[in-house]
Amino acid sequence: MLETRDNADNIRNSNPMDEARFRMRLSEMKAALRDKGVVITRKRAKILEALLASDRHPTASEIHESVKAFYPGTSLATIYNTIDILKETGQVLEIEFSASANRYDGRIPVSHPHLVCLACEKVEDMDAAAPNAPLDLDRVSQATGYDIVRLRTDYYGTCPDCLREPRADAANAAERGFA
Amino acid sequence: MLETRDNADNIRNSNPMDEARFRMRLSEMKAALRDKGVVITRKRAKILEALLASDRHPTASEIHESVKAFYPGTSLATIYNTIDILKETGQVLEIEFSASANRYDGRIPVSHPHLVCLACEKVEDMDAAAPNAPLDLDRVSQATGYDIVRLRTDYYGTCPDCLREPRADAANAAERGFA
DNA sequence: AAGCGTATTAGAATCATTCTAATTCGTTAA
DNA sequence: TTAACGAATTAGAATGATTCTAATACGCTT
Repeated sequence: MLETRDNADNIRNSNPMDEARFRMRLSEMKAALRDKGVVITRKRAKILEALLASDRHPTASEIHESVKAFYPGTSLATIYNTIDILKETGQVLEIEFSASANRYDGRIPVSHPHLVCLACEKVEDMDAAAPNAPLDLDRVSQATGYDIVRLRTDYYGTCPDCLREPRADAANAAERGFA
Repeated sequence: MLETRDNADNIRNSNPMDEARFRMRLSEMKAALRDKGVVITRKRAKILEALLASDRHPTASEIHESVKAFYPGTSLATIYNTIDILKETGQVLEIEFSASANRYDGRIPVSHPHLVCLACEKVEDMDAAAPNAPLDLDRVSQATGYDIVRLRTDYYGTCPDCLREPRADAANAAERGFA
């Protein structure tokens, strides 16, 4: 019943994105924007890349920082504008937090479970292949009379890194009620 | 395969709280506060009652309004203070939103699924008996190496009422990206 | 090279929540 | 009954993410 370390690593943090997948998602996103009549400027392209570049589920201001490395004059408003368009086209998943900045998932823009560390605030994907099967949207729609369009399934706790070496900040973040 | 209307109502909005359960939860909450050395003032008692009185998962300012009906001078800070203590003692579940106010569940203060209407912003409990079985916390802890302490499972969509008679506000709220 | 519509900008505005410092309340002990 | 102390409460300021606004810049098309 006990899992090995390897096993655990296998289930969380599941998808190191290879070059091919990166390019494929990037084209998808661009296509979706173009279909909307939106022009893909250089800044917008960088925003899309920033969304795909790390598995960290970046915040708007983290994206802002990456883009500014290439185009220093870029404003935060542009990041938010572009994210809005991506949301409208279903090309990004917004993971909302009230006590800290929202995070964005451009790699897998549809409902899937996350692991949220209350100490270091990181958000990891949980492998969809893990035996976690919340009801699918159609079944819930039928059962409830709602028209369900998405699902949020997030597990909150302390990640293995923070369990091993708790930081000064860690307790702090948890106490502030981050979730 | 199609559900009847009654069936749907049965699954959502599951727990009209009777007098007995109300009083029991209220004592539980008070006991938890007292154990912490916190004194149950009249205002705090009203806050607890407001948390249990409706199945609407009230916001801090909705609670504020109810309490002010009895104690007009009450400040919002007091509501937040008391909610904080309740969170520390595990006596309330905070349902976070970034685009609107957080909502609080004092009736069932542990992880359970919700239905969130993107149009009218209501949050209903989904009957835990519905065949929705996300992994339990222990299993996820073992599988991931995290110390998982809570789970968020929320379904987002449009509720039957809003599907039937869409309001002026409704589209608006959805567009604002409420979630 | 002109004109037009979209993209972008800086900064102001918003809103929930938290913080701060002062005041009031409740309880206990004289 | 009162003094005194700590906890509860307060009004209002501060914070921080996000959204809005109105002006400017950019990139196409002709």
